[in-house]
Amino acid sequence: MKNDNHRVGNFYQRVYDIVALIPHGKVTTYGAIARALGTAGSARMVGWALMAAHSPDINLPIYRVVNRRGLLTGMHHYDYPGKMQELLEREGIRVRENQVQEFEKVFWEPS
DNA sequence: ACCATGACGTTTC
DNA sequence: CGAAACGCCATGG
Repeated sequence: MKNDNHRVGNFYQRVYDIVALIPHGKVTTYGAIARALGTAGSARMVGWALMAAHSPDINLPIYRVVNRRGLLTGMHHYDYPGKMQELLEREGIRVRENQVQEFEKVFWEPS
């Protein structure tokens, strides 16, 4: 049975759930989410799941998810480059050169 | 089942 | 934190 509740398939759903829990004005990293999922080494899968989350039915603050350095690595996957930065700055997050400033302060861990 | 890809991370230089 | 290499795990062909 695939409903092991902690295996493939639910991976996407788990990522969506955590992303939806990100507070306003805060950001998190792929590694942090992966760790919360129990698969610390699958940080890449987190990004993969976010890319799959482009479905219009899923409204998640994906822009609040950046890489470990605070770089907006996913901005290229939006309608246009800068969209992600725009959304982040709108929440009070300062972004400079595609990088989140004071990343440690706005960082939120899904623990 | 094997190989290639990917919005990453850690280690090493 | 510059760049490069390895690891990592899930998805698709």
